[in-house]
Amino acid sequence: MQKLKEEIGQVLAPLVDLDPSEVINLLEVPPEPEFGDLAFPCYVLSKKLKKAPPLIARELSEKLADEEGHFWGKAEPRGPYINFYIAPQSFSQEILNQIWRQGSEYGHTNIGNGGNLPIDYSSPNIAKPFGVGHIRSTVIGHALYLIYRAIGYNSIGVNHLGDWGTQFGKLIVAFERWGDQEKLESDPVNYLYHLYVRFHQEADKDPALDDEARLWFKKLEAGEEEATAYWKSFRQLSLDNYAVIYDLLGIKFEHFHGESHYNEMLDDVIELALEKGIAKESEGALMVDLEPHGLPPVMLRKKDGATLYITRDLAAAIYRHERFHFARSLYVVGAEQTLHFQQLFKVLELLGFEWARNCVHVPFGLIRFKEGRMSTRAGKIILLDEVLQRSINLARQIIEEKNPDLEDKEHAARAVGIGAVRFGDLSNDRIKNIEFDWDKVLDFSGETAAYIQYAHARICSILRKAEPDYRQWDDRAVALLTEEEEVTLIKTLALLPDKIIASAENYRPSILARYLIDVAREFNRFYHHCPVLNSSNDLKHGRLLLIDAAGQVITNGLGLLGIIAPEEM
RNA sequence: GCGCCUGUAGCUCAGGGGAUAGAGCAACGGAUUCCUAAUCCGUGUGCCGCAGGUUCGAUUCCUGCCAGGCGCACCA
Repeated sequence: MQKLKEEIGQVLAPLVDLDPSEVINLLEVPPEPEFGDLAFPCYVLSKKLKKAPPLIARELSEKLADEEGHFWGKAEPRGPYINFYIAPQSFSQEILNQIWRQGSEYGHTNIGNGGNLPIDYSSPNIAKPFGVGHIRSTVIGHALYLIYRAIGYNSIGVNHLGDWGTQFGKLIVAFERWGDQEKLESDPVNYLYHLYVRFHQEADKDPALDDEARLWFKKLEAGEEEATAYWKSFRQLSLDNYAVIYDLLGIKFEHFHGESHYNEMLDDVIELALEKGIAKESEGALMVDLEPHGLPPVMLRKKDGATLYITRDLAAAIYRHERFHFARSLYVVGAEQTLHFQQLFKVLELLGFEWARNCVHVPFGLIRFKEGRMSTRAGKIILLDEVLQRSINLARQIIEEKNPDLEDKEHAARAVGIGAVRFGDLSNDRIKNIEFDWDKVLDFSGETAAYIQYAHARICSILRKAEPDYRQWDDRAVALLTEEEEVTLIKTLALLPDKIIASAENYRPSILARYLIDVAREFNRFYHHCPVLNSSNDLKHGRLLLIDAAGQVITNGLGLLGIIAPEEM
């Protein structure tokens, strides 16, 4: 498609007195297929030429009639537009051959040029169970990690574990008062969660507990022995639990540095802030006034001397820059922390770090219940583990029903079950809140991952039944693909590189997810209109090459969303 | 009170300065001697929250308002 644009730009530019790049920017995709594949709107020329746009379109089309293009067949005026139509055969040969040659690399580019790109994602708070609320950061972040790799960045997965802070004081208080070592060891995370919830219940009645918790955290920061022992134990038990979930999701992080990792750097950060004259004492605490920048003030150090979240985030940001010299640094964190990141980036800027502008907060909406928000403290959450297990179970059940002879049912059930949960989270614009609904989570029809996976399984099924000698490139066979469903499918396949780039630039995996629905839809239309194995030899060969390419696009695309496309399901 | 985000079909959501605003779900009707019917084909639905403004043209951009969500000094 890009080549077609360039071709049109070259030919049209001299006729309208614009740069080819300007022409390319003006080109748009028409709303209906019958209006061609690309259109040039003539409104912009009407002022300059003092003529009505439809007249300009007619005149230009006449001039273009003499021009020959490799990829465009004809140019016709329609109202105020010049509509360009692709030359299907050379276009199909170009696109399918490109997919054929590039295989699993199709769609990838090198825009990033190897630049480092740390992505802070998942980052659960220790002592809290992994609820569905955490899945958004995990799934969106991991998709961006993969997508940025595909456009040539060196993504670095950073799990900024919430393993420090006052919540540890709370947990210690709760464990000291009501804890049971045996229960802790038998089901650590749920038990810590139980203690955490109980703490907040009791603290509502007895605020002194909060003071006690702050005191314990202060001890922890001071390196006091008993507090440190508790912390180590709670932390490790939680990590072991997360490992199971990350394993199930197929996620690995390059860096597992929690907030605690930055403890030694906090003094330097505070010193730097004082040195730059941006921090000052206020009621015993250390503050940065952001009033001149239209933001509320931030606190770097509490009056009891303990540090806060933002202090550790400052240290972490500086650490990441020193270590990676990143091209960009991403934070995939909920939208409720937008203000925090505005403050964080502003303080970095005030500290004199020019790279602060390369730090990007990628926010996303909440997962809510119909009745209101989820709350760890109140114990109103749904565990990710349960969601995944139920989804996998349902997938297994459906496979049992529809494909009882399948060999590796477990592999397919996991791919479909986990894929459904992932896709549900990726397919909508990340900024919007999601209402949690079991019926929606456990629905594998319509615009879902299963729909795309199913198309892929059908492709694999046909390819398995085909003679293996289709596996050679044949320009002549591809030139026979002239049915409407074939051409539309090929045009759709051609869009993958653009979609990956758009997903990355907008930090929106949903663009890629939606596109893959289109690919599957166009394949299904083709499938119902054009027999593959029962076609005559050359046409069969061409169609096999076409569906092979479609399968490749689905595999590559779903892969970038962290979703597996099984060969059978 | 101030700030940020969201408002599109009955429901869930795409789209986004330009040609008649699209999908899925739900409802109804149809397709399987043929490559997996988790599929496909058909039928109906819209003051694109409201009011102004910019523009040749606004559902899209700007301002105000309304509704919902989320934040705003010792949590993360």
